[in-house]
Amino acid sequence: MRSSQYLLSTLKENPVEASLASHRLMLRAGMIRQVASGIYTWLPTGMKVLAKAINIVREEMNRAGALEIAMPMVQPAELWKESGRYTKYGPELCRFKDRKEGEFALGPTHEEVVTDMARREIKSSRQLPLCVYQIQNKFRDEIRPRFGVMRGREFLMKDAYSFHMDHQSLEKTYQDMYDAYSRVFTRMGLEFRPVEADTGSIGGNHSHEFQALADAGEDIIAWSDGSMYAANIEMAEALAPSVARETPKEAYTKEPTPGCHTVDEAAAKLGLEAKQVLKSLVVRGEEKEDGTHSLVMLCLCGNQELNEIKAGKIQGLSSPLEFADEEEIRKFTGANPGSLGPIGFKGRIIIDRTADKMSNFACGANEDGFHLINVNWDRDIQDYEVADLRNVEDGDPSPDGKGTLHLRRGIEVGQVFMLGKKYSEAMGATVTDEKGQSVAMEMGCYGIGVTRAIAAVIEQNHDDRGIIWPDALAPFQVVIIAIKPTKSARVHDAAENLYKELLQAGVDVLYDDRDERPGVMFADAELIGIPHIVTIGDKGLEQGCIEYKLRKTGERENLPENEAAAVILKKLGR
RNA sequence: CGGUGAUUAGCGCAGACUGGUAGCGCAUCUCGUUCGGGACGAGGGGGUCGUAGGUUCAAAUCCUAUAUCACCGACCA
Repeated sequence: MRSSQYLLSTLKENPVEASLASHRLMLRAGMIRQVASGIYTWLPTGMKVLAKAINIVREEMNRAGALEIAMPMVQPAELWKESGRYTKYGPELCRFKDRKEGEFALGPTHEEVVTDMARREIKSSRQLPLCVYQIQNKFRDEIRPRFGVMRGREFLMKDAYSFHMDHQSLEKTYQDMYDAYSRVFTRMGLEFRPVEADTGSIGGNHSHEFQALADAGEDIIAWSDGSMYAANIEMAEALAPSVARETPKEAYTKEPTPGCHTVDEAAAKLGLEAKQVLKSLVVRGEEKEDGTHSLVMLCLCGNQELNEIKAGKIQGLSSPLEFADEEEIRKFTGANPGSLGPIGFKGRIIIDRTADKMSNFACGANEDGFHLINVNWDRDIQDYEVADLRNVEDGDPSPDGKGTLHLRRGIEVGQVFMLGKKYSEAMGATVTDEKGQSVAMEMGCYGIGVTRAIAAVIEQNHDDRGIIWPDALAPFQVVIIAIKPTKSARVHDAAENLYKELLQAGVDVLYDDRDERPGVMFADAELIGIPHIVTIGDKGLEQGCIEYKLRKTGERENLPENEAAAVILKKLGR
């Protein structure tokens, strides 16, 4: 491709709304342009990268034995009502009516449509297992799209679905997909970790996320330095500390703590550390017939954080977990949030494993402006349950007993689920087994956020000059920069010759033939992130040389003019 | 959905308080000089000032409504 016939669309200045490096660079490099909130056009440079990413995904899915299909983006509401998700999915599902008042939705995911397909097409257990996939735009009406394509509303996703006679077969395909995902992200040049994950609103019972490591990530993952253990912090189990409680001191007493609403304020007033103060949170339990909720108190060590995912899974608690509002709390306890505690709380009390080891601690008195000190479990509070309620922290022991946990931020670029029979049962996707019985199929589903993965690659591979693409995703493998070819026939001829040679060899090469000053061309080449930069100018040609520079390291090399094409091909691994 | 802020040329911004012929930098076009890391000079083109009402002799500017966007939070495969 010649630059003069291409749409480079690079920006010299930083777009003001883009705070994240990948977002900023995708705009500056002329990859994407925003059309509406969370909705983007992909310009030629972006599209070339996207096409290469799609190709990697497609090759690895095909290699893993999945079959490519295409399902509609517009889906009848009927199917969503069948699975029960039409009401459950919430406003993220974009609903609309056609001219005949028929109800439809834009597909945010395709479990319903694929299960409908399966129940029509799969008639015999001999057709199983079956794994199908598609690469298609999804639409989710996110509350707050941000960071460019990292969290867009319309985005490209590879979604795969598998169908099985039994759980054992599902496990095999799950592992095949897991392995395929590892190959995909490795080929994309991502530094990533597969981690144990929550299943969220997709449902199911076993799941891994593939997290690209990046400080800009929205997720936090916990990993062990002594084993392969890694999990999303939503899932990572916090073990009970192995210390014993201290013996209780004198009976508890009430202390005034006026104006103290947070653990830190109360601790400071009482002359204690935050970890000696109990954090008491009131959440909603089950909904009662009159629409109100029973209230449950969750107690944590004052310096630790509640994990809402874990709490939401406890029997009898609202799921997803809802906090009680201030009015409910006042009505039930007689005090405002900030002065709550387990003593005198007339409801279910669940305490965290670490809080269970506290002794002679302080907690709210259920009376505004007062805390209690020297409180002890069992002696002062008898009726409580112990559960894992908190987020793990850096330095916690690994749940598998090997090593210590550390925290890192990650970008979720893929997730694999074992769905079980959730959709097949709801929608009657059954096959006949060898005993002649009709049984619902086991299902798995597997997603890759293709556009998000590209943003993650940039997040991991850039410097202050621009993007540094791995060869596999680069919009062009090589760029030829000719220094003033209009002034030097020798430069012009050398550049044209090399361009033609590389084209003939099938290399994806950009020949910057614009009549620009060299600095402009160097800056664009580095901003766009082309891995191999070739400069042809009189200065080099006088020595019979063509100059080569590797974008990633900045390492330079002079190539003899007549061997240049061959050396470059070798660098590309040909 | 709450909080904050923004909307003036393709991009980044000034002008608004104090109403009176719409400006700057970058980009773009033309000409010239330059020419190995985002050149310089001269000249040109491009904007119903988000939209709709209102006040006024006169509105980018004041008032009202509304839309869109961004950031923070809550939310979320």
